[in-house]
Amino acid sequence: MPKRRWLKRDVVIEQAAALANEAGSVTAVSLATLAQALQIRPPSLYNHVASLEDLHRGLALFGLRQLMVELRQASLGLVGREAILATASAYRRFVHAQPGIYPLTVRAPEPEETEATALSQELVQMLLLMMASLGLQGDDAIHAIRGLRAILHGFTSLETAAAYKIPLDQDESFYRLLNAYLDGLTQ
Amino acid sequence: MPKRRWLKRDVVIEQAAALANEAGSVTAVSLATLAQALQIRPPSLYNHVASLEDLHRGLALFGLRQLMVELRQASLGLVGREAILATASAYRRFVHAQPGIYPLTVRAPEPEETEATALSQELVQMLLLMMASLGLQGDDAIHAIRGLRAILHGFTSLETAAAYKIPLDQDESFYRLLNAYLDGLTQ
DNA sequence: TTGACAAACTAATGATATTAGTTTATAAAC
DNA sequence: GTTTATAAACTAATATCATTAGTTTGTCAA
Repeated sequence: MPKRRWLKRDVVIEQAAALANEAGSVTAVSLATLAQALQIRPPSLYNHVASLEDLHRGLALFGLRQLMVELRQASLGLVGREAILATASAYRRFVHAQPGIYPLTVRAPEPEETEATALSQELVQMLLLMMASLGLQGDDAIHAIRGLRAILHGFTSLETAAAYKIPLDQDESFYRLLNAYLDGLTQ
Repeated sequence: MPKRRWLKRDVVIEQAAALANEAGSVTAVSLATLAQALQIRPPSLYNHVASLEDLHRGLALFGLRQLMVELRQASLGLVGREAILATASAYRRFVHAQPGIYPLTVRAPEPEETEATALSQELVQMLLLMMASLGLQGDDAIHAIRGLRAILHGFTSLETAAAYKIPLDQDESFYRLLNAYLDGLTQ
């Protein structure tokens, strides 16, 4: 019964993310279940996170980091519509792979969450560049980005909520939606 | 200290909806706060709802009913793009007016929730009709509906989550998104 | 070897949903 | 009008939750 000392915030958050993704929702991870998975007692978690809310903040950052890794990789070397479609696919893949923590990445970070804020800004910059390569600038580009994010978040959320019940290929629906929007934007 | 007997399930759910919408989230309504608002003790609520989950089911149906009232009214007598734009505006207005219960209306109802299922189907039928008046039928229409719902849910959710931080008119973003999509669909 | 501290622990608190068992107001039947 | 059945309130109690306070102990650096 040793008092292990190897536990780091990162390990705690990683484990929490694993539990959340297995269950498909953050609500499934309580301090009790998380502590059990880490083989410690619930109060000991407070050595690594300040509160349940702080754990969620940590999960959001953890998710945002991974999301951006995937999006950067997906868009590497691509421009215009090709870049946007590849990024959109990667976004959707991320939501499917990490259904538990994805919703946390959506909430706007507080100003003091500097890394999360930076990642959010990077995402906007990345999309702005793609819109520019489609010929959109200034306010047009901002409106276009808002629309794209609405599409990505909306489609993947409804998918996850099992709201599309008709047996018709969802990949196809996704690409049609994106292409229709991009056609409409650029015509 | 009378044992009042006027309390009905509808009243309980109405009060719960009011609390949820005031706070902007269902998570704000516990059986304790709800009981307090109704001036009864928490266990007494079990005379009207089977559980917290059942209360949420009730709230979802309550919301879905109102949403459909608004959408029917908004689209009355309109066809094609005009009908879709009016319906979309009404949808967005509903989300703004009822931020607490809107998210519950998104989850797909279980088959035994007959009225909720019927309302869901009515929504699909309504949108199918509009798509038909745009010239879309069959699978094309289904894909188009999925896209539209993704847009409506995605845009309003991101708005509510305060994810659009740049000071640029959100009405404008919404209409540009819809029009771009509809342009892309019908070209 | 020692001493400081991070990280674990136990114990306790207040909020939560929920169940069991009890009382009582009210509406219908007599 | 009195009786009675029951819906709807109640009290009491339980298990689980996040959280705080105070205590112990392993480990690393001096």
